[in-house]
Amino acid sequence: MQAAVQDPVGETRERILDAAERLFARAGFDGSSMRQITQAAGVNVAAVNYHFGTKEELYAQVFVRRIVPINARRTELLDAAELRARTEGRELSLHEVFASFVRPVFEMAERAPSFLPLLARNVGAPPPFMRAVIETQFRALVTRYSEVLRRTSPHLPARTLFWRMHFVIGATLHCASHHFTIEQLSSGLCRTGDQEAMVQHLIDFAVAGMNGPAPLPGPAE
Amino acid sequence: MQAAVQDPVGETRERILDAAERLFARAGFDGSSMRQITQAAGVNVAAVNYHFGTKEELYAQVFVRRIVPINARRTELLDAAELRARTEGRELSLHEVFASFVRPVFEMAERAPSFLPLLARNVGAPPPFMRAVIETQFRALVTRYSEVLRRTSPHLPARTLFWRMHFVIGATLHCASHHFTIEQLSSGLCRTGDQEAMVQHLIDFAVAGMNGPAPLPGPAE
DNA sequence: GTCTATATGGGGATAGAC
DNA sequence: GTCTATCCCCATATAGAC
Repeated sequence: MQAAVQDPVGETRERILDAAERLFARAGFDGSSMRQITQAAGVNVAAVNYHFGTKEELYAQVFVRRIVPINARRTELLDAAELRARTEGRELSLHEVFASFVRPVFEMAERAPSFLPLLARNVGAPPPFMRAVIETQFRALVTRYSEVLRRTSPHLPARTLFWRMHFVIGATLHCASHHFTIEQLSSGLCRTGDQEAMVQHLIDFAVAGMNGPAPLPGPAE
Repeated sequence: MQAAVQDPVGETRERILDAAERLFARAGFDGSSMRQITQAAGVNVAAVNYHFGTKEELYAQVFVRRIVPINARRTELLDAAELRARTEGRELSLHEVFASFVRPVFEMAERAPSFLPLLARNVGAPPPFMRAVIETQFRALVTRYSEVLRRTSPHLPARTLFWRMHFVIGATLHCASHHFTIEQLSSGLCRTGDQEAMVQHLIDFAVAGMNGPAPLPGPAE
């Protein structure tokens, strides 16, 4: 089952999504015009409105197309790890938890490298119309992970646990965006292209950070 | 020494910077127009071009106005901590290092709350013309911190140390942006308005993460 | 489904009076 | 230093032919 050879690769709809993903990742929603997108996709301007209705809907679809399989994969890896732990009669390890959270993001990066900066953008500074989409895509996932973490780290108060989970998210997104600061300011020592090394470092850091001692109860607690 | 009462607060230039900071933080460079900014500032459109030349230059000045004192304060706190450690005949602690890095950001937030999302935007997804500005503002700081960390954490390879430093930066920025996900997805358990608690949690996490064991040397290392 | 042409509005920047 | 008026360009979206 192959696409016709003389056709530009892919259906119109997919070509628009691909081009939009690249441009939105580089320049954001407001910084990318429909004209740029359709030109990069090799389609007509009107095609976007035909297939997606509005520019906002296009942006949302670009995001959803990638985040749905990423979050599904996270759940899948977490399920598998829980099953494995139960079979071996032990508790789930933090390393497994964070591996299931971090890996799918960077697996996706190999197929769709420009999605990562877009993900960082959408969690760090989403256009207002995206908030509902983010909530929909992440609510169940966050609930699931916070329950799992309560079991792996029973010594931590719920609030501390939530904070640390957010710190891990922050660290992950910072890497995910391939940000030039990392390579530039580390003078080439950290190569964001070396995904496997980056993932290993990130998971180790997350485990160590989460395993830190519980905070002393302060006066305001 | 008081400002005249019937005058709108502050000089024109400062009023423009304040309004621009608020709008750029909320909607980014491309998402904020000069017309919106000047209207919010209560000044004429042409005033921006008179005082700043271009919109890009305005954006850069908004950023520089805040980041210069933040980074100066970081250096100041780090100097003070080094002096204290030397006087007491001990090594600088990781806690002191990260406190000097994190605190100034949140101190600034009390005077200029909308700067924080702007900072996150500028490190996570800066407009292209800002890269040179970022490089200028952070190069010396990163060098300084990486030297300090080499002394506090001599068991870590330089590369690991750099990665972990970037993870801390990522976690800090994620909090700094007050991102709605934190409050929303933690169902109100984490309140980003409670700066002191947030800072404490963040520093503890950073220390624990940095203190994690060195990675086993892999095949590709 | 795909195109051309266009409607309609907003953008940044500036000229030149005051 | 500050204003009004305006230049010129580009944006999204749609109408209607093919």
